[in-house]
Amino acid sequence: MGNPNILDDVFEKFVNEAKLFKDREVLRHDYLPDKLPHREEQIRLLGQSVAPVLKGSRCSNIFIYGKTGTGKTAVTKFVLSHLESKAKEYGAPVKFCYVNCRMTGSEYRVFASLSQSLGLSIPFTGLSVGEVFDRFRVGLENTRTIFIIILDEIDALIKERGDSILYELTRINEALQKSKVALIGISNDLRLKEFLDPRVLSSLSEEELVFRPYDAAELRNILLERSRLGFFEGTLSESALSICSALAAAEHGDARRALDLLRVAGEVAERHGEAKVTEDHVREAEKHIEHNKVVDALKNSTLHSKLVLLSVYHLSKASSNATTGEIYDIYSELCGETGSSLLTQRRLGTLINELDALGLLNSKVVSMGRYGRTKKIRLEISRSMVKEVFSADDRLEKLIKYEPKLLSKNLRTSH
DNA sequence: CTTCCACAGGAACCAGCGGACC
DNA sequence: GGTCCGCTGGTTCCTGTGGAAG
Repeated sequence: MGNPNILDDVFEKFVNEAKLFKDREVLRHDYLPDKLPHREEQIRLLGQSVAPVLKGSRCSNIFIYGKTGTGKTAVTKFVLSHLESKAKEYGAPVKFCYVNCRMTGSEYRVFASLSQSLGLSIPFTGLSVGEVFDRFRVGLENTRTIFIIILDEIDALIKERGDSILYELTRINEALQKSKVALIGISNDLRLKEFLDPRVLSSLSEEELVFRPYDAAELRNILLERSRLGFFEGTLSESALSICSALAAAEHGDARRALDLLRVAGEVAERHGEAKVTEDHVREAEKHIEHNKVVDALKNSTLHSKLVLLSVYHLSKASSNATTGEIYDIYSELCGETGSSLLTQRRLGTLINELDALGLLNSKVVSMGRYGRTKKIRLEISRSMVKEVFSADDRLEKLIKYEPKLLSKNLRTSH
């Protein structure tokens, strides 16, 4: 089993044959390069908005919109890190705090991490939100700075918890004398405005910045720029580069996806021990990424979510679309098979929405007139992928082969 | 035009948990 | 040690609704 020679071999091979990557880190989407192609305009605008803090006055609140992978986070971090060094130079009292709302997840935790960035220690639970907010306000007042708060992926928080945090934060300046707060909100969802209280909206979007998706040519430039840093010369074929940008451009111009694709393609080529990354490696990388997405998503989901996915899988044999009711029937049967207690249909609805958000299912509400109103649900990933992933789990593999009894009976629901 | 299906999805609530405060 | 708190993951009850059928 534990023969060290095998490993020696693997490592040896890796070190000797890893002639593709100059610097793998550069190709990660969270890497911050010192040049952001095709975003000069946004950098300039954001820079202008934020510049007043160098003279000690509060800058406007700024709202940034744009889809995933359009460079919002990168531009913001880029501008602020430059601002930070300038501020040091001029001795301007400025502090930043970057909070990713999706990771942070709740009002309490947002205030907690804001407080922590001021050096306050806040227990991770146990206090009331109001108490944390008060401590934050007092702590901030004592620091005597302009505090710039960046709330990334703010839409995630607002849709779940409402806009009360924003309301508090936009009003906090009224209670402060020695310090000031400026907000930068970053949203992936352009419709976020609709969810906001008009008072919050007006104070939050004193300035607005919109990030358009990259087109294929721009993505290509970005990839080219990065690949110069990340790959050795001549190890990346033209066609590989083009197909990466084309694939990502087709998916709403997502630079993040393009970079992931390129990096994984490089890893695939490396594993095959090849000297050049080709188009085929990109194709394989695409599959690889999807597979990982599914495995990751399922790893963190409950038994019931998995059963729901399996139900859709079984139903997809009969037709590509399933309805909530059908899924609930099959799901109930699978629950009986595993001997687990079943959840309500209400709950199932939210589980379906969660799987939709993860990109494993695709659901759409449709009306069928006299025959009611329901969600049409189909698999977003290939059936073979589901089969592959579930077969790896010995507790669930028998369910993939299981033939639901209701399935044959349900032929009557044809239109 | 009305009816009526098969749900969607909001609101209120609950239990169990880990934890702070006094 | 009692009280308060937030979060998770559920339940129950409820009102709302697009559009084909009648």
